[in-house]
Amino acid sequence: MRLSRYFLPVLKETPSDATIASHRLMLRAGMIRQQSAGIYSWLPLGYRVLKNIERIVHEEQQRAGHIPMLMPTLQSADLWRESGRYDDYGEEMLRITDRQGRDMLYGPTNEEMITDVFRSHVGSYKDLPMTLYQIQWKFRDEVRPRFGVMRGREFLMKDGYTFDLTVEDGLHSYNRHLVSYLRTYERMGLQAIPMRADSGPIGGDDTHEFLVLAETGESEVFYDSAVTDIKLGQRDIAYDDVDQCRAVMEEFTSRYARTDETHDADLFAQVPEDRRRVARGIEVGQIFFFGTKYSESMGALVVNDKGERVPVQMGSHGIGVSRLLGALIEANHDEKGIIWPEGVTPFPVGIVNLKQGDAEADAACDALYKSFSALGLEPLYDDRKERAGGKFATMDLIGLPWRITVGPRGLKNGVVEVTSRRSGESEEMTPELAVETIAKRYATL
RNA sequence: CGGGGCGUAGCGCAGUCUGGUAGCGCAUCUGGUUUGGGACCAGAGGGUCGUAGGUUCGAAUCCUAUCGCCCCGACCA
Repeated sequence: MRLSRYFLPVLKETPSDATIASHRLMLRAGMIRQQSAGIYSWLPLGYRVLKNIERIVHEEQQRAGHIPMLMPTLQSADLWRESGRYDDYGEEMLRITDRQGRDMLYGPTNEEMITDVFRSHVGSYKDLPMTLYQIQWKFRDEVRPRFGVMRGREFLMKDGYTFDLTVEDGLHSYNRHLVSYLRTYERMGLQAIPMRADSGPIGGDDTHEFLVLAETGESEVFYDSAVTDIKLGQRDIAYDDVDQCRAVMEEFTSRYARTDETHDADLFAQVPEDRRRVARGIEVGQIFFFGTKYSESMGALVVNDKGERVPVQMGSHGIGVSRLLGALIEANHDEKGIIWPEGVTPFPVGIVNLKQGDAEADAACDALYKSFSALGLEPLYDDRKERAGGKFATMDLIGLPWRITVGPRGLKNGVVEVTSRRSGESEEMTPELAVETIAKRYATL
């Protein structure tokens, strides 16, 4: 993409509404525009990152054997009356009446609807286990939206639902989700720690929240610092392997790690003192196993191998897709701007032409652009007639992991400059080696 | 939902107390000089001052109502 033809409305000044880094930087980098309290337009740069995160979530869900689908944002109130949540959910649910006077709502979550889909089409244990998921916009009418996309009212969320015949199978689905979530966050360059949590209005006994440690996090968290040393890494996961999934779950959840909702001071005191940590975290996902809570009230029954009709065992699982942008920036920025992890960056590399209009510089930039494009890596090429300082400041602000600086001075010696946004270190090399070096970084993602 | 605050050009703000027909910086556009970390000079465009009533010869400014937004807290993914 040539910057001269792109839509990237960066701001030099900080909008006064934004108080935390991610919100401020998303506005300044021209990623979002607020349209209403807690409701945002996703401008092209923000949209690219959102789509990257969405893609990673899709890939990891399907790797774990989960089936994508899509349900509407608007739901009939009748479904929610069946489960009893229409009255329970409270003012956070946005209620709408259509022209026929029917009660509708903008879905804050989809347990009722998925249960309806399931009960209408699935009747036998032979169809189980089954996991359906979607990535769809949700709405929760927060009393006080804040922190940009981290606590908006409209938000994009992956919500998945598991259906199993037995509790044991349901628990395997739970563990499988936990593992797939670990992998999803790691691919984005984020460490999200599973913590024992409170189930809230979803219900159920087994639930973990995934938290990204950040000073601006909304939740107070208590943990054994040893949990931050555990990584999933490149290990092979067989998602149908009950023992392996359970082992990984235990590995990641056996150390003390809880939010303030479930914090137990006595248990925490047993953690060696030098490893006890009290910090803040941003919740980026949560998994639940709630058994028959919805299947009983809504009649989602399957016939088992003895011919008996039994309520199906269910769980639900969420990843806050739009919120992840905020969490990623909170965890990856400096005073100059965002520092995208390579897994989610809107563009893999930025090309800065220091002398637009200079035949050699232009040609060198065009050649780099073509080389990257041929490798499937689309650069953001700053071909504006701007001064060097302005171009650098823009690149630093939008946080592309790699920058190639092309100017007459270097070209005289046959080199360009490759700069890492994260370390700030620069290295001169030939354009060919620059392409090779950067391409190598993305080859393993 | 309690407490506080703010709505004036795309962004950041002054002007409101003390009424006289709107201004500054950045951004944008034109011309010129510049050009390896947010240049300089000259010029230009852009605002029914959130909205609706009222007071007044005259309202961004005073009064009333209303809408929107932000911050702290409670709440929440």
